[in-house]
Amino acid sequence: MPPKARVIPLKPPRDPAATKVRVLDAAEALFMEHGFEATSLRAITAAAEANLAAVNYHFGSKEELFQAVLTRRLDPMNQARVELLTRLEAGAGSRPISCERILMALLIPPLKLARDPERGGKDFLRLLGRAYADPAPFIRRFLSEQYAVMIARFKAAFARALPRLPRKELSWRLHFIMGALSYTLAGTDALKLIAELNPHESTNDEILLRRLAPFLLAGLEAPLPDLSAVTRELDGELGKTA
Amino acid sequence: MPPKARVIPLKPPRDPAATKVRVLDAAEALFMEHGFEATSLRAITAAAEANLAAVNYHFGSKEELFQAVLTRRLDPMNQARVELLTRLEAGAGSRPISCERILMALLIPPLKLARDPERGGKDFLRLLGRAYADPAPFIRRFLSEQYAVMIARFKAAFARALPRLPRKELSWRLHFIMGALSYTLAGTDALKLIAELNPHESTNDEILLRRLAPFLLAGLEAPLPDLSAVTRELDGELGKTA
DNA sequence: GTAGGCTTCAAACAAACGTTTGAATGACGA
DNA sequence: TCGTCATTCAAACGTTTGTTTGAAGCCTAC
Repeated sequence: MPPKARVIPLKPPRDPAATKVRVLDAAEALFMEHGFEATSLRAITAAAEANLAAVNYHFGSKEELFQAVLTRRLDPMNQARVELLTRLEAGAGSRPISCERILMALLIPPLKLARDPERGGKDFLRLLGRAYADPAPFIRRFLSEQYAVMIARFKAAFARALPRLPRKELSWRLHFIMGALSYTLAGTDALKLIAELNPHESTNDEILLRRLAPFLLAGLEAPLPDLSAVTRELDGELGKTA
Repeated sequence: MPPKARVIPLKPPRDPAATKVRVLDAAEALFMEHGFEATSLRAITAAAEANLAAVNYHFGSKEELFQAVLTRRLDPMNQARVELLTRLEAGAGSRPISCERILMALLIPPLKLARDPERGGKDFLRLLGRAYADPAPFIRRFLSEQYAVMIARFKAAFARALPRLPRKELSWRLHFIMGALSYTLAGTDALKLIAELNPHESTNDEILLRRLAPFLLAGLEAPLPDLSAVTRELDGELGKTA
């Protein structure tokens, strides 16, 4: 009898950084399900079948692990957005490209990410949408760094497509667009505020974005607000209410 | 120097439930700043100058405290929305009221809440926007109960104003509207994704909503998506990207 | 006054947290 | 074969968490 008291080892097949990926996957799933604060390193390492110390060894801290989880999918997604836009612009020559196409370049990469059957998928977008609203400074810093160049790029493109729209108005509308997008991706089946979104469709992000795109496009091209008129209406209602 | 070692007692002027309100106020501020999980009961009671046990005594648990914080402002706000809508409908007689007015009934109460100089104000809306994206089951249950009747009421009103819009499409668009609204109210100065929103305006939620309303209105009244056309466009881009 | 109710308080509870440590493990090159 | 390096591991670190406890305080009503 060979003295193999411990049965197991069985050749872990020479897989460098395997633990790191397993931890990353487990963390993504759990952060998505419970949020950052409510997810413990013990739960993550248990799900990843790794040692508790693995997180601090491979990533340094829980915060850095969270950033790694986000970066792994966010970075390629934003890069894809910019590349898509660049390709559209190149194809259009010197003519400005339509709002609709620019919007597509913004929406398609997250859509593709959502459809990715590989681990993550649309669940990751929920995590992302939640991160948008998180007050933790390290998350905010991280996200604004991640998005800065992409947003600037798209703002410039929209500005060319909508030359009559003041820059400040455009900034606001881009803000609203990112809001509706992230909220929609984050919420979906979570809050059943609007009941009759049937489950088949709500899982189908393709249809979702096909409904979102016209909505956002119309908002983007909306006429400038008649501030004085709105003011009157607003004050009227506010007065009546007060 | 008078021997005022402990300055305080000074007749706490017979104020029943004063502690409860102080705790509520402190909790609101701290939840807003750090989120639910990241805020400890010790921090709350310290800020409220109350005993640690006060929370469990007056509210039962941390979760129930959080719900109490939300209810205190959410309940009147949604009630105001419904009342405003009811008044508009009453004033219009049998004629349908315009989308714009319905939208105003939806947007004005949170605006008023944001302008309220009294404690809370717009900071509370940040807290609310964050709660929307929170995965904790007790928050989700609470919010959907809070919003159910109001949303149903507004959906019916919009359906009358937009008779040609399919109900399902309307549901989606209402979802997008709530998303853009909550995200905008939650984010504002938080994420500096869109940089050039000048500080004067970003503190002025009135102007914010005057920009948001036309955007949402246009989206709401957008033409129905030509699904087949969008499909082709989408698939084209997706193919090129893949 | 004195009983009885809410309310406050200091103290302690067990549990869970993120992080650190120092030794074991295993593979690879000298 | 040995030494070296990166990785894994069990165990413990010191905090901090939400909640509970039982006594003390205080006002009202009898």
